[in-house]
Amino acid sequence: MNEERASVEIAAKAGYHHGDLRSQLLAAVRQLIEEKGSENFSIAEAARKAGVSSAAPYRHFNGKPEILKAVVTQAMEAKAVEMRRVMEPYPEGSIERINALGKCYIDFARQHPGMFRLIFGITESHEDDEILSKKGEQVFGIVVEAVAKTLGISTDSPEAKKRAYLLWTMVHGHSWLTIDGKARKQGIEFPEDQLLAEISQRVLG
Amino acid sequence: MNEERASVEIAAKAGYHHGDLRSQLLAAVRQLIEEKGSENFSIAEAARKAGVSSAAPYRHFNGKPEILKAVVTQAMEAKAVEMRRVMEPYPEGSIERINALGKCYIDFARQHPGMFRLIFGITESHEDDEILSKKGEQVFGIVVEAVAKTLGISTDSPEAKKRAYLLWTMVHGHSWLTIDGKARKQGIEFPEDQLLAEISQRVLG
DNA sequence: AATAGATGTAAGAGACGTTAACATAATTTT
DNA sequence: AAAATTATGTTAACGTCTCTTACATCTATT
Repeated sequence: MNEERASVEIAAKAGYHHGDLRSQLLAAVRQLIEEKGSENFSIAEAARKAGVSSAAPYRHFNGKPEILKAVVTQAMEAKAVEMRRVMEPYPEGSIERINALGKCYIDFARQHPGMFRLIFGITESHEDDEILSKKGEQVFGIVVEAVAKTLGISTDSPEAKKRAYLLWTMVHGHSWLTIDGKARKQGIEFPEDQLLAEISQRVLG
Repeated sequence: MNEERASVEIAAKAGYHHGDLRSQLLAAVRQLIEEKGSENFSIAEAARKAGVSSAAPYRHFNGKPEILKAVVTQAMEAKAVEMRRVMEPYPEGSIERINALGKCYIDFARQHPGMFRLIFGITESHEDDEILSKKGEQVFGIVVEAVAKTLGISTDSPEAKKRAYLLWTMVHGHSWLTIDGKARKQGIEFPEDQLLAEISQRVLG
């Protein structure tokens, strides 16, 4: 997640025309998504930000959807990596591991609400995209594995999948409601750690 | 200004230029949202569908966001009405009532995925809109009340809110994952009725 | 009937996505 | 090293979108 290139100048090798346009475009898009919201940003502005003409992006991508797909793919990778990282400190099969996973998922949504919205908004037009599906499976796979270990059952068992899915629905739902401000507006105010603990206890206990 | 214009459904009077443009625009938008997806439709096309120029909508709305807000408000009203309707047959305080509510929520998402996406996508730019917040509270209020009745506690108690919120997160999350096709793709295949029953049992039991 | 307000149209500004025609930098082939 | 090729930019332009302005017309009120 902390892969940000501090300055545009450094990144641009300035050797080839631009040198690093592809990744800088993705970075610009990432930034604009959070600044302007996942629906109100333009490729044209990302190009401006990268210091190129509005037609330049089309030398690297076949269109806006493909650019978004690339950004989303990056983000999902980062998310999967982060999830693996945060659960590491806790022993295999422990409930703390599950809770850390949930917290990581929700933190991602809170820290990158525009990206979160894009990830699950983009599904609308890329429902059958292989790459995105793969990334999604990876994330879910992490949860299934942790759940299976906690319950002491096989990763392949339907029960593990079911429990993992139940966890996922709650964490995913809470993530949405959080970035939508619904939780706050409905006067839900108990601490999130407690909420997560209650969720995992109810689903796995 | 009273924008309610009571009972718009009296059909186009056809006396005045168009007569019923406002509500027909909303209908056209509703249709386009499902046809083209919640992000790929235009007011211009809705105007075409209604048989007017692309400038006409701006006599009735102050811009695209306001149109979307109107459409979303309508939809949330309809959803609240529907939720009250489906739980009616079941006795107050019964778990069946809770399950019917959940099923209704998910059915709405499945039947109007574009609208569902719009409702929770629009929050991005209307987070502090009073009207939308009110509608949201209405829906949540229905759940809180049913939960409180089931648990035999006061509607105002934090516990009722908490349990209702837990239910909401799961149902909301499952709705999202369903329209995103994630459940299907992850090989989650147990029947939804069973899933809902398990959710309510775990949260309220 | 006269007037004012409501509701439509046409024309157009400004932004965007995208493509086409063209220019030059970098790489590969000869 | 020169030539050919490929990669990556630019400018100009098309069609579409949102939204505004100027104007026309319909309806209701006085």
